[in-house]
Amino acid sequence: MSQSETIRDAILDAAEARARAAGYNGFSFRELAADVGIKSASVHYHFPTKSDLAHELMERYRTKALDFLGEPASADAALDRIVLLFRQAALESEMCLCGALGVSSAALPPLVQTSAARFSRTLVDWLKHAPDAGRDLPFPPEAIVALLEGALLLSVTARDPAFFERATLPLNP
Amino acid sequence: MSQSETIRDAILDAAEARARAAGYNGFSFRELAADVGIKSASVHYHFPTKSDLAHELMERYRTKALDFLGEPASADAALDRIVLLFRQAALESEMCLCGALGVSSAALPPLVQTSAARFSRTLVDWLKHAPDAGRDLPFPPEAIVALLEGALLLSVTARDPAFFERATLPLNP
DNA sequence: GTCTATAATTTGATAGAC
DNA sequence: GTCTATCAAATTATAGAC
Repeated sequence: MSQSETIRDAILDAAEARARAAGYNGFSFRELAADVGIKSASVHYHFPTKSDLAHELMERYRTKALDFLGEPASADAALDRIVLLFRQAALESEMCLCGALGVSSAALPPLVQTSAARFSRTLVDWLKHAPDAGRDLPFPPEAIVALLEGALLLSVTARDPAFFERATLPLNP
Repeated sequence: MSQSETIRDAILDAAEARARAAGYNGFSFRELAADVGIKSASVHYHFPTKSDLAHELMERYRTKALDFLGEPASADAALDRIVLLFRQAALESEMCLCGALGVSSAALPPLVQTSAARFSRTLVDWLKHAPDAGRDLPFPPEAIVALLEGALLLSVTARDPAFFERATLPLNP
């Protein structure tokens, strides 16, 4: 936790790391509290319920992704950028939060279900609205996002970042 | 549970359904026991620990997949077959067990980590050894499996089976 | 805002009777 | 093989003092 960070942000940072590694049922208020250096009752002060926390976590993750992606000048640039977004995760063997939560969508609180689904839709829409996307993208936006998410999932499953590169070769023409 | 099924198989059936919906931390011995109609102590008789159960579950899932895939006569036939394997899951909004467990690989018992990784490697190898795979497959085997797994993951996340079809269009030339 | 204390429930796992 | 009974630990969440 950096000096100028609020406690809320520090809690979300800890939650993001743990949720990406272990999913919705894989982190607890006590663990987050210990990570941040407070007690679990204080975490509940900032986020009354676990679904509140996960929902806000997912929305923050979506905003951060859009900030990173920016406004691409071309379809090629957009493709490069979104590949980089997933490659960075693969290099650290960290799953995408959307996949980490969405994989158990059926077992999630409704609010979290919705925000996980919104993340993937946001990525597809962002690709779809890149300049000349319809003409210059090598595949439909849905296929590109699915390939990236699947390549990351399997590289995490195999604990082998190199798998990501082999699986995404078709995106480098 | 069908008449000729052993209790072991019935337990594994219940575990498969719950693990695919909610992941490794998303099912309990008590829930499986209730599904099958016995007590949790009896489940422990058949599977001493949870990692024993999940490991055997993952291995059975892999064997069933290989049985379904069979021995394809051509690369085209292999591609059709593996697409069908994932499409069936997508139509029921059921995640692949490998993805459901592997997504939290870092939090899994070592034995389960290994068997989840083995499943995805098995699919890639199966595609790789299809007749004339190197010449006739439209993409590298890693890319095909990643695209299928990612398309399924996002269709489950979005609770929209149609997403799977849009994302896998590049596999239907 | 953070704490102590605790409630109510669930979890994986074991002992021992039958 | 299945059961009852139980344990020790962990879970989400709340009440109320400071």
